[in-house]
Formats: sequence, C-alpha cells, structure tokens
Amino acid sequence: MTSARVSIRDFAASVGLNVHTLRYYERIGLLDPVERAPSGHRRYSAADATWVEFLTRLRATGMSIRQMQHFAALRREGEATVRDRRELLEAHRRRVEEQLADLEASLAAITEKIQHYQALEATLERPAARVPVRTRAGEAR
Amino acid sequence: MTSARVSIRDFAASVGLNVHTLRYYERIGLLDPVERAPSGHRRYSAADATWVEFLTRLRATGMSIRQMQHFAALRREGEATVRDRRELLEAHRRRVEEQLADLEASLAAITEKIQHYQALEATLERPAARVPVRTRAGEAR
DNA sequence: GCTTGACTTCGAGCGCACTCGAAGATCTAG
DNA sequence: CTAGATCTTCGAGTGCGCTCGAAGTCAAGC
Repeated sequence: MTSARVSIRDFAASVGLNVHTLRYYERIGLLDPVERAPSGHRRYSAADATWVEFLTRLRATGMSIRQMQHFAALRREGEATVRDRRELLEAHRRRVEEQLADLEASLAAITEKIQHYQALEATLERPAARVPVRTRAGEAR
Repeated sequence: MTSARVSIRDFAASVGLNVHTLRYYERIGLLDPVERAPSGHRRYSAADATWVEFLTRLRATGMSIRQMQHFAALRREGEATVRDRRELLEAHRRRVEEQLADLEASLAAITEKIQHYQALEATLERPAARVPVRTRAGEAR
C-alpha cells in the first residue's frame, strides 16, 4: 500500500475543490504545508484528502473559515487539544441540528405553498366552478 | 379585524430583519412598494409580513436574491403565472431535499469524529492502559 | 416652538469565501 | 530540442447579501 501522491489538479478534482481554493486553504492555515516534489510542485496524500473532506463537511454545515482555522490550529498542537476539539465539534453539532430543524420547517412551508398553488390552479382551470353551481344528480362529486 | 399597519422599525423587529434590509428588499423588487403614511413613512401590513416570512424561508433554504426577484416578478404578474411559480417552488423543493440529505450526511461525519475523539480521550486518560496490562482477577472490566 | 428621535433617499462600504490574472519555472510528448 | 500544458507565488478582483453613513424631513412630548 503505497501512499499515492497526486498533483494539485488531480487532488482538486478528487475532493471537488478548485486548485486556487486548495492553495488558498494552505495559505490561510487550513491545510498544513503540503509535501512537495523536487520541482516544488505539491503532492497530496490520502491523509490530506481525508482532512480536506472533513473540512468540506464543516463548510457545508456553515462553519466559518475563521472557526475552521481555529480547529486546524488546535489539531496542529497535537493530543493535548483533543478535548477542546471534541467540545468545539459538539458545539458545532448542536448548531447543525438547529439548521436541520430550520431546514425542515422551511421545507414544510414551501410544500404548503406548493399545495396552495395546486389548489389555485385547479380552481383556475375550471372557471365555471368558481361559483358553486347546482348540477344534475349523478354528475356530482 | 382591522389591518394594523406598522412602522418599519416594528415590522423589522417582528420579522427579524433590519430596517436597512427591508428597504433594500423593496428597492430591488422583492417587496412591492409598501403603503405609506401621509408623512411618507412606510406602513407595513399583515400581508407584507406573510410575504416577507416566506421570502425568509426561501433565503434560509439557499435561494439567491436573483431567483427570489424572479419569483416576486411572477407573483406581480398575477394568476397567469401560478403554474410557473409552482414549478419554480417544486424545483427549489428538490434542492432543499438534497440540502437536507447533505446536512444529515455531514452531521453523521461530525458525530463520527466526535466519537473518535472520545475514544482517543479515553485512551489518553489512562496512559498505563495504552499497552494492555494483565490485572488481578476481580479488577477486570 | 423646540428638542429628540424615527423616518426618508442615495450611494458607498463591508465581510466572506473564494477566484483569477500575471509572470515566470518546470514537466511531458513528440 | 521544442511546444504546450501545468505548476509556482503574489496580489488583486469578484459576487453576494447585506449594512451603513450622510443629509435632510417629519412627528410627538414638553
């Protein structure tokens, strides 16, 4: 099991970020300095991928760059900060749970609006039915 | 049931937006021109609140201002656009459902990381236990 | 009538998270 | 050996969604 090290282009494609963003993340300390080929070109490892994918999860759940920098800094400090990191993630998890609840409430509101429009469309398609009309027996329903 | 019309300040407080944002929304066409008092001051109605709250749901679910402007424009055109509006919301609802799934996946990843840290902390707290040690009978567990 | 504070319009400014462009070095295929 | 793609650093630019400041008008209490 060799540690297949990949170019920034391939790495970017595999983690779904663009090359500029990867260099930016490294520059601001979200990624530790990435290993270099003798030419100076970056060579990303599988461990880099795992970390970037986790960062992506944090981003996707609304963590700011600033907070991620803090988390990354703790990580660089080693085992002594494990508890801080856990607590930070637990606080973040609570926020994500709130987001989920909000999103579900918004989804319900949107669904309700869709149903409102469906009812309205049904009415508009049968203009004669706007005002209830007496119909022959057997035609009802 | 009178239509209690409120000042921008009170309205902002009740819908959770700031007064600048409300004027901005009106300026860019998300809100129809709001009714004015003889003094020129805005007077918001309950219908305005309903609409702003729905806009807030759209925003909370990641709809861009541009898309909301489109939706608001359709709404201004009246009944003829009901179907378009429903379809627009249905497309948006699908995106929200994807967001929910993503958020749940991210939540799971975060929870996993927390558990990893918990396990690590348990190990670090009992340094002598890092390498399994034979214990006296009765002390086990 | 005067003060205080909320309102008006307008355009400018801000923070975030990228995203890009320029200029030059290096790698790869033919 | 050469052409063209890909990489490097650095700083500047972009798009979004607000957010604010300035300068002036209006309203309510004393």
